[in-house]
Amino acid sequence: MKLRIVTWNINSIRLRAPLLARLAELWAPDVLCLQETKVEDSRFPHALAESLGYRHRLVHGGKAYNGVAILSRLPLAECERLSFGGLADHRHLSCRLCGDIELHNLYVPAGGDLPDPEQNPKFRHKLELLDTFTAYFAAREDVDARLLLVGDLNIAPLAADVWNHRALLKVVSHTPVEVERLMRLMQAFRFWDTVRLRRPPPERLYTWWSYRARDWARSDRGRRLDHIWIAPALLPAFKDSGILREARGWPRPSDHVPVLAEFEIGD
DNA sequence: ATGGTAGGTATCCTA
Repeated sequence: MKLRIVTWNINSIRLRAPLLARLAELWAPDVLCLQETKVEDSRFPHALAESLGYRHRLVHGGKAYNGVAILSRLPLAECERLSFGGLADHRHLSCRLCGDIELHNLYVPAGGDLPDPEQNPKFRHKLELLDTFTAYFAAREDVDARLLLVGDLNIAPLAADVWNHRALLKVVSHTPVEVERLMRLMQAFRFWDTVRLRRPPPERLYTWWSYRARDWARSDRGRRLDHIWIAPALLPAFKDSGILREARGWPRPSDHVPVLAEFEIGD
């Protein structure tokens, strides 16, 4: 069977309900991982998700900030809401699907403006959460596990992941210290970056464009902050990936666009 | 070099 998985920082699921429907129709993901749902669990729009065919849901949100969710057409098992000592509060979900596929949906803190962990607690939090995940995956001995790590990681690792590499070296999201931390996380389980498997550098690819640009498409000053990573064991099943750039031009858009990966899963 | 917009919430925080 084909498995289509999408990650999207939706920036308020309640405000973006019509766009969620549009995405469901256009890309028909089997599993939809959302970040920045910005809604308490008790007020999550379950009826909307149900109406789009997502009968299986795992939600973890709080008032106003952060919040993650997994909407699925397939049953989810071993659902967990890990907090890692408060570092990942309302920022992480994991579950198992299609038998042995283990999915992690992660929302890494943006990290504030100043790229200095001593002076900026938000940046420190960002680095600490990345290190916590690195330790978590590095400690695992089941190196053949079929892991998927998706989400808004709030870091653009490659020079081709930002509109101007040199200009962004001092801008949080593309500083060498963050990129190095992200690479360490990637190496902890030998993850592969699915989007770059299909479209390697130097092609420029972005998944986020600031709301502050006068014309996001014309200036095209984007960054690739949203990722779908797979463990080596999932590499043979990987078929395709993509970025739904046009979603940035939808009415009242999120500043992030959906990212897709498709797999052929044996029965 | 600067400031620009958006969402949720409550008069400001985060992104």
